[in-house]
Amino acid sequence: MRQETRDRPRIADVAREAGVSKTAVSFAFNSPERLSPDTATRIRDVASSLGYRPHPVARMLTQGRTQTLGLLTPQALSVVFANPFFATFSQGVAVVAEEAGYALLFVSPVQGSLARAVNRATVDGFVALGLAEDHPEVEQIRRAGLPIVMVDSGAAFPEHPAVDVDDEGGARLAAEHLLSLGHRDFLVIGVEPPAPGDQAESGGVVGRRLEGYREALAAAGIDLPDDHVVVGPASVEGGSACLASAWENGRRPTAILAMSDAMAIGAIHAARRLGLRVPADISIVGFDDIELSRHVEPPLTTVHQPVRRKGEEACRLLLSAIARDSSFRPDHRRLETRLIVRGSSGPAPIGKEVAGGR
Amino acid sequence: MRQETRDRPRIADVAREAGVSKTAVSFAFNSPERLSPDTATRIRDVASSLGYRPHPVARMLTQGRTQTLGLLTPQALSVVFANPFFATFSQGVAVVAEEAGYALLFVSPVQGSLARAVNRATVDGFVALGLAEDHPEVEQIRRAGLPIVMVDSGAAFPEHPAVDVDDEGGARLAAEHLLSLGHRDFLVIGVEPPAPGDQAESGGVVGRRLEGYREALAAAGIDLPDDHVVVGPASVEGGSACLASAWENGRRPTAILAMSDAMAIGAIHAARRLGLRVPADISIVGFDDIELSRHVEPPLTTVHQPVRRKGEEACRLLLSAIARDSSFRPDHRRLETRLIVRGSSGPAPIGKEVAGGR
DNA sequence: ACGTTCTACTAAACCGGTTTGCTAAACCGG
DNA sequence: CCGGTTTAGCAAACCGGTTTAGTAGAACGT
Repeated sequence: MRQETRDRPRIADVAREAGVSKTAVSFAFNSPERLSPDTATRIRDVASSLGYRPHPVARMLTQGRTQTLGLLTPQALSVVFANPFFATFSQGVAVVAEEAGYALLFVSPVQGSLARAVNRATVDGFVALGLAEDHPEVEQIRRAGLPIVMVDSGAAFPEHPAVDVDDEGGARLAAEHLLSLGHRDFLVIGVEPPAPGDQAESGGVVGRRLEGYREALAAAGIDLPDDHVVVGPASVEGGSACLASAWENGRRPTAILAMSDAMAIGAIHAARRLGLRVPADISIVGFDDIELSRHVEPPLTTVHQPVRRKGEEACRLLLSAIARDSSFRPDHRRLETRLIVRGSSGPAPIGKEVAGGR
Repeated sequence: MRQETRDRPRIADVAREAGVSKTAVSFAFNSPERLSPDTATRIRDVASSLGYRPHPVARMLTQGRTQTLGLLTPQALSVVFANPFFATFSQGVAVVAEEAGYALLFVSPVQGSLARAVNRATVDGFVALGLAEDHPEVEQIRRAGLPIVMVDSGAAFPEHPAVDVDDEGGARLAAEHLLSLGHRDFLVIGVEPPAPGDQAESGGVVGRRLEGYREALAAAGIDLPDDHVVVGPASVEGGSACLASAWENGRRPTAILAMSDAMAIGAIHAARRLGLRVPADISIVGFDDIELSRHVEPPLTTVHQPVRRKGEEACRLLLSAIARDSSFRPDHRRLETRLIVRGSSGPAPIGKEVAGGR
């Protein structure tokens, strides 16, 4: 209140100084054609000599729109920005938003409350990333009359536009790839929720990928017992720890299905420390296809998902929901995944398993 | 205006429904102690049954603060989010902002105009990244009475709080390291401004690093002719291209000083394609120490800068500038850099240069 | 010369809240 | 039972703009 208003000139100051009404000043900025050319310029001159600029908040209030899009994440920004996946997604959203003249506000829990953050947020609509199931915030946003696009939320919220990725299919591709290389003994490395009880967020994605793995293995007559699935934090270190602890518990897989590239890379490191060659002794397949994966040694075989396009599509959906003021048919979009074979996967070692698949 | 207001209940609706004044409703939310306990709860009940939430913009207007911090970048968000450096920096800013209950707004040029974006931005202050020299926006912000913290702007803007990093010193360390390994023939790979004419932004950083390289080399009696400095886009591909083209032009350095890790990694790839072993035939040192550098083969020797802490410090400075409403002594902070020796640097190949340095 | 249209501008209402200043009733001590 | 304090709540002003509904005067047509 203070810093802001202390010296900042108001529209009334400009009006007085220029000897016109507030209305005239407003016109000079917003619809100059309603003023005589020289009055308009004179007003603008006075304004700029006073250092006046229309107060953006006041403007928002009267115009009823903020020209800002909210990017909603159930996790704290500290964890969100640690995730390269997120940066790429944001990039997609940002490109489209920017082009349409919208600014981007990151909305994450304020003092633990996502609801409070949503209430504070001055935006024209939300893109919600990884908000699963019946998060009450979604209903809250709907009641506020703001459009919201769900990303990676599975089939939840049919009444809102949504963008998803074929996680299940991607997982199936990864598993089938390893099966076709003759692998029969698998370890799945999964992403554990950042905070306990928070399973909602990534829960959907993790569940869908696991489902995909299971399906493909089942089709080959392979069962995946629970102790062949380990979880840890979605980081390089987390991936290392997962493989290391599984190894200690006596697991001796020839192939690893990791639900995140970071974890897969961690697993490569751990394997090396265990004296295993990748892929000669053990094959590792990741998920997401982050930039890093192309550059590690060996380059990571992984399931590519169009992360950036996901952001772009979500933003486009949101913009069109904002444009049509009536709620129109909610558009659900599902993007494809595909397998990228690089160097971290190879034939199952002979002697442990015969190279059999197909 | 429409979607927003159509069905959304206003404070007056709640007041009418509850049979009280607007004031009472406002009190029920903001200073319940001024109401009798049962009136307060009754009002809140009515409010929530109507699905009322105070309009955040109206609230901003009366309170004069937005509880939002702006992160100002002269580049488009699409290029900004492509940069891992930026994600880490944002993380630092976000952690501190979040803890203080502030949201984060990304402010980048709207239709090419940073000034317009700044005007639109409803924030309590700005952290400006890489805004060099006398960008007119800075003056504009100052006149609006908003605090701004400059990051990576060198000595420009002494009247504003600022956070910098010892780029020059870091560059010197990198060069000295290679000198001590006996290298005498250098190639510097620099970052070229994303858009021509935009040199302002990274210009400062690039200049300071180059200065550091030059100083260290000069101290060893080595001159760095202009054709031993090549520039390209700050990406892996850019780095590859730089080395490749320098090689074509007949340069045969034994050591490469790259101003960004991404470019250094690109240079490693290019070197390999040229049939050179790293570091046996050629040593490569990067700058920034991004996550990726630890994981490439060979692991990259680089100059570490505390990127995340940079973000944290900047945000803290901004918060304290917002808190004290009077402009107080602008705090300038300079963070240290340090050399991280990994596998991409080694003794100069014998025969080309004797291992000489000390 | 007179009614009509246009031009250039204004006063007041409005957006949706918060805050100030005030009042009526309840409470309280003597 | 009475003056003074406290409590609970209200009306109106305000934040800083935009927009609506007019109005005075000039230009225009006949």
